[in-house]
Amino acid sequence: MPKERIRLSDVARIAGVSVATASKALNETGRMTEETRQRVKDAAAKLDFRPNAMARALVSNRSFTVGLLTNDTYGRFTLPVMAGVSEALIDEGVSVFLCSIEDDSTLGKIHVDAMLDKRVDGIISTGKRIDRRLPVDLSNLPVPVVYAFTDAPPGSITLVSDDAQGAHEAASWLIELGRKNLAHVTGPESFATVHDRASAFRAVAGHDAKVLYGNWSETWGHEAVAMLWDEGGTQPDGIFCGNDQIARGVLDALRERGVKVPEDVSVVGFDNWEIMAAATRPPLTTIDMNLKALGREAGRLILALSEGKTVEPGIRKLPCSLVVRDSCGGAPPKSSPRKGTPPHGATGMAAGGDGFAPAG
Amino acid sequence: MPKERIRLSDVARIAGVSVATASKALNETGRMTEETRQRVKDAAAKLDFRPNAMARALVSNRSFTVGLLTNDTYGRFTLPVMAGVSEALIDEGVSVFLCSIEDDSTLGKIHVDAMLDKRVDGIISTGKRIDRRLPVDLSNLPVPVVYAFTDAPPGSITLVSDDAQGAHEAASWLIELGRKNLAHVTGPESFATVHDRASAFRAVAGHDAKVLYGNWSETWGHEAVAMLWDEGGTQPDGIFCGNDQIARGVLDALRERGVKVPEDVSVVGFDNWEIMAAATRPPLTTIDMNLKALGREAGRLILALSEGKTVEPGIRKLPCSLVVRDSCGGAPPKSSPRKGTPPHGATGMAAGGDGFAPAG
DNA sequence: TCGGTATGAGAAATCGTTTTTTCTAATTGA
DNA sequence: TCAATTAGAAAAAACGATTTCTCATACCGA
Repeated sequence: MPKERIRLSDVARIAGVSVATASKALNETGRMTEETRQRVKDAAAKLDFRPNAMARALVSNRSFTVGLLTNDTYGRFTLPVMAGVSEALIDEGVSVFLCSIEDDSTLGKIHVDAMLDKRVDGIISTGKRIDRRLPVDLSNLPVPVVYAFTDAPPGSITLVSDDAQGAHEAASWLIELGRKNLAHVTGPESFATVHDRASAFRAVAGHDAKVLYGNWSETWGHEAVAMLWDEGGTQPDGIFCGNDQIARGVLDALRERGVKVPEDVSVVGFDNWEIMAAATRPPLTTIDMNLKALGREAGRLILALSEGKTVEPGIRKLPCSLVVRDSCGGAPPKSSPRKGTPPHGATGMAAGGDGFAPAG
Repeated sequence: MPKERIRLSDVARIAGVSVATASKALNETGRMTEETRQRVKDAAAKLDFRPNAMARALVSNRSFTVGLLTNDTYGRFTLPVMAGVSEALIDEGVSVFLCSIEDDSTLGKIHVDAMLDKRVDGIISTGKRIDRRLPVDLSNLPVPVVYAFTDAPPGSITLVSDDAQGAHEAASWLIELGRKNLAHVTGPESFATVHDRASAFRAVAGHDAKVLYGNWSETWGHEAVAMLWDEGGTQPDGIFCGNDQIARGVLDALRERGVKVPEDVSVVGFDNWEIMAAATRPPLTTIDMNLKALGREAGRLILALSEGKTVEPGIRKLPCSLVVRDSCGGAPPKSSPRKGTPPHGATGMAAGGDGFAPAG
């Protein structure tokens, strides 16, 4: 089972050259006859030679390895980011260590030290909450660090989703569909994103539009509907929810009281959490934060940094996009919104190019 | 920022010894005065020396790195397994490469090759379905392989959850609570686990107990209730569902038709998918597959194998455990079932020791 | 024909450890 | 007292690549 591994010296011997020449031949460096180069390549191919990354790392001082640090144990947010990172790096031969540290700073230090020992070329820090930091200090590390979907110290390189823009999309969509009376049912005020979204929502829906703060649960969605419908005042015909779970609660509550969706009321969610958004009745139109694209960009950045390129520090905001299902009615216009499923797979960048706008 | 890394030679110089001696001092090998050893340790501590894992790996032929391969991109099953693996290995200084390959065999080969290049000490293969294999050939690899929560070729080392035992737990629990008339609403017959669970269920509930096959969705849970209630025949007073989503559909449907849970009917789910099980009304009593424990065991096994120990091939089944919430009524007895939340954190092993029973 | 310059390829140094071998001095035994 | 051990530590080899030096040989112009 454990078959002998082929070394470069084996290739060299078969090709009848020195290891030095063999190395140069395979790396397209050095000078030699094209015939010699080809002979080495043939030998390497025949033997199925693959260079020992340890040896290569030792001399080149690059391990072709990066670490992804997260406290999002059950991975709603981390996994799409991870998928993007991995996708951006695998073609360069870079592999990703995933380290889940919960919220344990001791564990965090252990994992960071382990990564450093393994001479990762860079570390990407990510989390489950955009306005909180991991309980580890990543400043003054001997490797570059990129923060993705998490809060970061000033002067660092950060990627986040553009919550305000996402909220803008959602509210505008409701308006476009002819809804006049919008409400926003969202999470706790202690979340920074909750404020960002609420402001963006009000900028579109009107400054006296109702915003209800609660927690992130379905139950809260239920309660919010009860408040909106039973407490008098004009009832909304469009509801923008802070996440898909709340939206689900809202939809269930509306159905229970016989309010028709999307005929009477349109509902938009946030997160495009496939498993939730597709299971609601009707399927939920929602905002996708394009976390996979965010991960891809994080991968590209850490790669550039590890190659010694310099990257402008600051916060880069990645646009969210609207995913249209059935909870709003209306058909997607030809422009921005995407129809139906594509959750994390598509590029989902609204603007051309890489779609990032440096900011704050 | 990129501070100079300390080498062993620095430590040696400070301690006034040769690198050979320094190495031996830190590794508790070789012969020397205790005073010398201590002097080296002090120097290492003072300089905060951490050995270069690449160099170490090169000479020792162990990278202290393992790969986790999965096709479960959005990680319901993989993440708990990963958490367990990581937990079992971090104390040994072993880090984990996570490679998500979707169902793309080309991508799979690329990732496996990348891991092999990096000289991983072993590979753990896992997936989203216990009776399917990843689209990559892991036989004849130069490193050990452990299969966890996935199908595997004959003669390999495999860890799976004991679905039959889990189903047995669920059905027995319903019987213990005095339910007489059980039904099982589960997934497609094409899943091997569906059969295993159905058989175990019937062994407890009676061989003519109703089993309804469908898909894994909430919608199917709704439909199944309609079938059970509207098609005549005696209505069940206990329903065991194939997963938590189905259970959720069942609970919603029962509530909609005014059937009281748990007063009139008890419902048990499967998976203990926290986010789902806790959001149902009432919160769902369900079966936990103890995937984190499974991951831990996979980690231990791959570690043993990478240290050259031999491990008996075969399928090892890990017991599931009942997590009691409110959807069945009744109080948990003092023995096996766990009350309330602890989803993946607790050890969850029913039997003592490592709780594994080698099997077929 | 001779000095100077490409050219192709091998020799050797290097990366930072671990491990084996060698060396020196001290201790032991007869 | 002198060889034989032995303890302690240094020197050197190894791991498997990359990269820098070095060295023939061929080619060029004068």
